[in-house]
Amino acid sequence: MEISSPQTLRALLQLRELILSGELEVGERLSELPLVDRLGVSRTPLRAALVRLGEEGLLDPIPTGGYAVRGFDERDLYAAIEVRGALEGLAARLAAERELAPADLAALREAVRSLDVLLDRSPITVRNFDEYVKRNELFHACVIELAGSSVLARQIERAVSLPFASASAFVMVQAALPEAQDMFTIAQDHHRCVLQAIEAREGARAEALMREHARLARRNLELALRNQRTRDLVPGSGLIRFRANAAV
Amino acid sequence: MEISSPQTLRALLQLRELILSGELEVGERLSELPLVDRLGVSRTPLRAALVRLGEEGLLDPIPTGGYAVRGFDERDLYAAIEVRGALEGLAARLAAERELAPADLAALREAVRSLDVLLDRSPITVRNFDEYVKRNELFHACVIELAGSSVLARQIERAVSLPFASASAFVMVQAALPEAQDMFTIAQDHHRCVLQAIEAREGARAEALMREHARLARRNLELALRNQRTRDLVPGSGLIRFRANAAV
DNA sequence: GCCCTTGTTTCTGTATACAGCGTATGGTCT
DNA sequence: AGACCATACGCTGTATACAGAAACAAGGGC
Repeated sequence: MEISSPQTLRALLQLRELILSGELEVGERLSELPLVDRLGVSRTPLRAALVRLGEEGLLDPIPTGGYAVRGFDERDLYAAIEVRGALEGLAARLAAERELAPADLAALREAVRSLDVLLDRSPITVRNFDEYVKRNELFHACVIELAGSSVLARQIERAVSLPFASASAFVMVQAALPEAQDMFTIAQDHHRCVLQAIEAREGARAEALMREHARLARRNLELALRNQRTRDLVPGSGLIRFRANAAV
Repeated sequence: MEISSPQTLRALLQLRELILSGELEVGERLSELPLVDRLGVSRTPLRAALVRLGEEGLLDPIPTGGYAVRGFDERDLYAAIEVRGALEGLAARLAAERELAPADLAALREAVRSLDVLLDRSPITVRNFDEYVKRNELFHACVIELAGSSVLARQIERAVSLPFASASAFVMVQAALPEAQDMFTIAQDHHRCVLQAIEAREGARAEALMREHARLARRNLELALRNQRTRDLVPGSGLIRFRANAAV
């Protein structure tokens, strides 16, 4: 999602931050003039950012004009995870079924190995989880790259633009909960097996594995919902209306 | 993709038309001022439309600023079809697995029946295929509706925004080629079986069927590519760079 | 003859002014 | 006291003016 203009970019990043941090109430109409003061950009780039966030799905257009902060519920989270699973599964299958030069796989192998190294060294904690996130996202990026389709890549990019849909959305929860430590082991086994399936050109297996891999996010989410502390670790938790909501 | 403002909407529709009809060369930079004259709107709504078409994937941002008409190749077409299949398959599965009141299925049943009626009456030709398209799209909309997820719905909406990715993209080809007449029968069997699977809450079956259903588009595409006449029937064919391209 | 450089032109990105419309508020009538 | 209407405010959508940068063309140097 290449963006050139500096002001539009500023507005976009700041707005997204404002929304995700929950500083803007869900359902609240985003009036342009107050935001102009707040973000220090003029209306034109601000509006460009609003249009983009609308397309991204973080904002809802209001019938009479303008945008409001979009709210999500639990079912939306599950659906977003399933969507990512379906699309990344497709990517894995296409990667497996495609004609690949042996060298093409090098990056993916390296990504898996780099995760191996990290996991062997020490358990993942809330302090070093960002390094895990980085390498994990590299793995996912490699699979998408191997699928070799810009159309699919863009679609996935869009799917993970929702904060809680990204591949690493719940890694924070995972790191914080002792009972979730096994998830790292399981996830890494998925990574290895996906690589193996792509190498062996087993499309159906690669796809099924990648889908199940996305399912881990769902399991993490379910764990996270059990108590308020971990709930707040979910990205964009301010936008989510949980079913049985403890007092905020 | 609700749009309110009349000028922005005008610009969006006219621009899309201009691009799909091939009046703008692939790779051509879209300069704003000439378009302002051509479309009769000012720069502001025009730019809003450009941003939207960029998000939609019809335009490519140019690093130094502005947009260019995006080109596609055969592999992009196949990928777009697969993406739709994956997402609609997911929708069918969610619909099947979800708690549904019996009345919820009424619309889907009616959609299938309405297609039955149309197909029984007479063969689909280039003259009456638009009625088929309408009812076919209603079927697809019903499945998506039954999945009950706005997140998924938006994602599908985006996937089919590419002209050649929609559920009915190749129906025109189908109607024009005698050897493709069977496809209508097969597609309708898919429709019936998907309905049946959702009724029986057989998620995996619903998903597999819906995917295979999308695969019909691929088969139609392959048929269409065999000769120039049917190639030109493919929506947005002006944007597509075919592999062995006969002289245009 | 070719390449580099410089000046001009045209473009995008940005800011802002204006108009029409929805909305809220306060006053008045019943 | 409640409801309805009128007025005024604020908002979005639109148009346009301006500035900086990139592309292009022409001229001079090597």
